[in-house]
Amino acid sequence: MQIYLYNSLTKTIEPFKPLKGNIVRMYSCGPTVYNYAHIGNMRAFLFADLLQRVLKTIGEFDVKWVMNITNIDDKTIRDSAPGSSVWNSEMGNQTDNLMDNLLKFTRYFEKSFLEDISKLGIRLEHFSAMPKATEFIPQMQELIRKIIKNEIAYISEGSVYFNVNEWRKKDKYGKLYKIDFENFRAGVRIDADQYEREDANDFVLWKFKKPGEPYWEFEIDGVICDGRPGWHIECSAMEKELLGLPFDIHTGGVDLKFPHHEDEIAQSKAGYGVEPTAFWCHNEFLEVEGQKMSKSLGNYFTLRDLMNRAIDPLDIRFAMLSAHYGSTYNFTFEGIKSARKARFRIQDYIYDLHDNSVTGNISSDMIASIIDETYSALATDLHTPKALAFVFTFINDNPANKLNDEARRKALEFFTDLNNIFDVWKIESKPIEELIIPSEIIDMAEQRLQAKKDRNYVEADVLRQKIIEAGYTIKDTKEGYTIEQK
RNA sequence: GGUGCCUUGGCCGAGUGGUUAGGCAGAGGUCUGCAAAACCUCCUACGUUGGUUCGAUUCCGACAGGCACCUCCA
Repeated sequence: MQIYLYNSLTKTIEPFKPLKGNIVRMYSCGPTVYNYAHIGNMRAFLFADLLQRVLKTIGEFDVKWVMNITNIDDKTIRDSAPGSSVWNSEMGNQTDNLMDNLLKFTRYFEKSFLEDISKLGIRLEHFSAMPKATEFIPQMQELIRKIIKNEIAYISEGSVYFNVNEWRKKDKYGKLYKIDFENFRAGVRIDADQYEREDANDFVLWKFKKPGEPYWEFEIDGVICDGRPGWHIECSAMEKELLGLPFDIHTGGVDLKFPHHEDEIAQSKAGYGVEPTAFWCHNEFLEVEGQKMSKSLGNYFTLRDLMNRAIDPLDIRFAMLSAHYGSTYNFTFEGIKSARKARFRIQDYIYDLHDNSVTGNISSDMIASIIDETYSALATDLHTPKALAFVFTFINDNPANKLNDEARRKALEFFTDLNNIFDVWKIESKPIEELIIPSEIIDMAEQRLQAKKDRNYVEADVLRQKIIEAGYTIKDTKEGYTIEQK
């Protein structure tokens, strides 16, 4: 099925087609590994995951998905330095080797990041590569040399800067983000004295080493520029190395449009002569209870925080997929609860589809239309809320026990395929829970059953209340009762 | 100051120039000794204000409110 995506570059929804054959090459801006990822980060990665799954399942493409890991920046340097309060014993021992500290520190948070996204149903085997910035330094240096050679960058006190004004003579700067150069930064404080830039618009490609910072050797035409890469250059170099230019889709959060992605476009074109991609896709932000998530407001949550509150990560996945990636998502605890119930309604339906003991007379005729409606919604800019609405309407109109055998089989095929995208359900028959019920609970249940037989309902209700207070739910059946853990 | 996005019923969240989104919660009902679960039914909104129109939540303008980016924050 034809996939349509909103392209930030053209601000319109466009039909998508891979540049080469049936392979989609996709690059996603990944995390900076200086801390545990928060749920706002998670939304960006879930969006990229959704996109690649829709491309595979509905677009029927092969997807080559690359997500970078930024392990060298101000924060990773700061927090891995000796005396850091963030250092913990699981990272190993700090030494006086700054590079060694940096790598130990970032490896720890990289590992925690991979654990977190795995819990959210992002499958590591779906990535074709997760490159770390520190492993592509030579490629970045090569790109910087090219840009200097093309006279779009200059060296100042050992750092290299991209000359925006020079570049504007050759190409547009402000493709993703409309920039009014007259009023640009008029109301903004500029930390100009931090670097020796010629113009406030210029951005850094390479930073000269400072005391206490790890660095890589770099000599440009006899000038010693030992130091480390700027933030934007890593993506430009790694995507070229791992995907080739131009590739098909670049994803990231809206906040990265400027300056990160804008600078990435300029750098790549100034150095390699090509823009990274023609398709830029950005996800909107997440708010918590209608407010920006921030530590000072006390509404800042990492995935680990939520799991400590006994929230199932798959409910977070489903809740986030219930909103369109292009609109602000309002995270609330009530919303997660609601999402969990909605998710289990579909899960129960899938369980029921496995139950062969009852059969009805609804034929499989309507399966084709639910597939078409749901997939069309997903194919049109990943419209998950609409797709889910179709699914709920379908299960409301077609109870599982009223489908005939063929319809049930086809419905099951549909949900199996759908779960290749959502990945929040189990495609299996309802597991028979081997519950270990404490004997005192069973005793109470037996006593209650007897009380019921004796029509002593007061006693029966007292016993039921005790069972509920002990954390179990008792349901009466014709023959007796069942006990479930709450 | 510049740039962009948003404002839908108790909550979340689609969409449309006139006709049902969907989910959660809530109400009533069937069932049950009563419950629980399940199933059935119901609850009809579109920030304010002008304009266009036979008719606007939907188009245009203004206003109000919220959010984001311009600070190596997804």
